Amino acid sequence: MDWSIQEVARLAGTTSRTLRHYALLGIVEPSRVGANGYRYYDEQSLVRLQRVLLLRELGLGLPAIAQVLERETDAPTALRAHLEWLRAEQGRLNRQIASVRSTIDTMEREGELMPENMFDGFDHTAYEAEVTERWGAEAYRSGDEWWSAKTAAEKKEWQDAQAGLAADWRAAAEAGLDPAGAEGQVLARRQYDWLASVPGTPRDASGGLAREYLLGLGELYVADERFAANYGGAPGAEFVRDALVAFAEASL
Amino acid sequence: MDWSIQEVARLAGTTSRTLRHYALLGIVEPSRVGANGYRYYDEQSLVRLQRVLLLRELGLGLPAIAQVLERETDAPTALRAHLEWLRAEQGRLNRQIASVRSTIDTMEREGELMPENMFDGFDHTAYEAEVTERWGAEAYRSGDEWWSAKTAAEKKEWQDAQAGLAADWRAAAEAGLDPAGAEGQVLARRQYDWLASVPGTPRDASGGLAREYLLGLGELYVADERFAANYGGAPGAEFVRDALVAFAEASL
DNA sequence: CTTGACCTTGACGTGGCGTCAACTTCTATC
DNA sequence: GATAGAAGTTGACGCCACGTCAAGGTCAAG
Repeated sequence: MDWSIQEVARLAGTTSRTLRHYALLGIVEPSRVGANGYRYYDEQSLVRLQRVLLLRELGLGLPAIAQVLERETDAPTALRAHLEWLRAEQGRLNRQIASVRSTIDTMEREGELMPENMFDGFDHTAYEAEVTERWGAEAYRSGDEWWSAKTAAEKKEWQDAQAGLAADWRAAAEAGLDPAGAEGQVLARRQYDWLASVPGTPRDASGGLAREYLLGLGELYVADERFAANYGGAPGAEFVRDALVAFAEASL
Repeated sequence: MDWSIQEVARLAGTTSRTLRHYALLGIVEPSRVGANGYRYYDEQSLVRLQRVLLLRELGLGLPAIAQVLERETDAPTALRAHLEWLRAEQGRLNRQIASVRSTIDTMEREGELMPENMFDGFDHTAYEAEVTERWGAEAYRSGDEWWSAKTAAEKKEWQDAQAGLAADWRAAAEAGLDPAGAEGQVLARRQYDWLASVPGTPRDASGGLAREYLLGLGELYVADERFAANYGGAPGAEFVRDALVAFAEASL
């Protein structure tokens, strides 16, 4: 006693296309194939199909389902692994919803929300590649959250502080001072403290700013003309880098 | 002043592949293309890219983003629509997680959880195609929830009641009684009450079981040999159907 | 014999890129 | 100026679970 593909599809609440797909993947094969190529299913294959559809409704992927059916894995184990992934998705979704809502709010308060100006002192997006590459996604994300959480006014205040520091760097560089000298080291410490005030920046074991991170930023200022512009161009950026290098050697 | 594709990718925290993809879709085009085919981006296109990446992080699709950039839609509107979809996804995920958990529990209590036997008196999965087609997804879902929420013991009890009714139907049919007679009508009312005890079954305006639903089930019993088997095969099923028709005409 | 329902295989589309592949171009070094 | 290596290009497949034509063969009923 068997049924045609269409009958099985209607009984199981699915489509004939799906049944052919499962047959192609070897997940549920027809019990019999007529000389004309027609597929016929018996009760056993129907039960198998029911199991597949059950697991599918729970969101399991077909390869995982195939494994379960082949007894390489038992269902609860597979489902528990699946549950992990579902929870991760849930977290991601919740965060994304929060982001979208706050973005809508911000846009309505401040107009079309230009993305933060790329070179506004500390742009996390621009940093992302470098930061995540060297320090992991976690560091970038917490830094970005910190920055995103600021109000526009707070951001401006922070940027102004940054602009003041940059102006001092420029002045020192243009005065032809020694990066390793007293003035340069004072500025380097201010830069260090300034960077250290940002939560999420990479730290060393004792909680201080990671040495590599500080040096990396120095190189970045030199390598990227847009950052260099903050410090009066290439010569200024080199001055900053050299001062940071000296500072790192002397104090870290 | 412009940058190569690789530089832009690193600055924006994305990849050159993505930039080419966006150029292909016309979402972010390079400001200049060299005679050698190389792409170069200026600050303006960078800003545009920033906006795109911002919206992408929020989960917007590229077509939607393109619309926003072309000013056919403003960002908050697009984001609100997107938020709807995100919430729907969230609901789906939450339900799925609940299902997975309860399935794991059930499996651990009762072994590998054969999917409910397809013909165990009232299989919702087998019904799904018909039920949703005629009565909408809502009816199916609430009926299924009701069934799924039962414990194994409750299910068995319910099935036993069903089996008793079916046995009575068989006896009546085999005795050659008149479907429209007193016996048949008593059984029809029992069947009616039994079906009406299931929350989510289709109702008419006065809250009674929908006439069409009852008649549809009668036809189903006849049309499907597996259901018919419950009532003693085709003759029994026809008896049930006829009794239900008479009952509907007399009492509904 | 026709009609129409049902079956077959084959192949493209979905979303947003990742990832080769095969080839050209630029840049730096010897 | 030869050469290596980094960076650029286009083209095309892969992912995931099917939906959706397309083109044509099969079967039961009238």
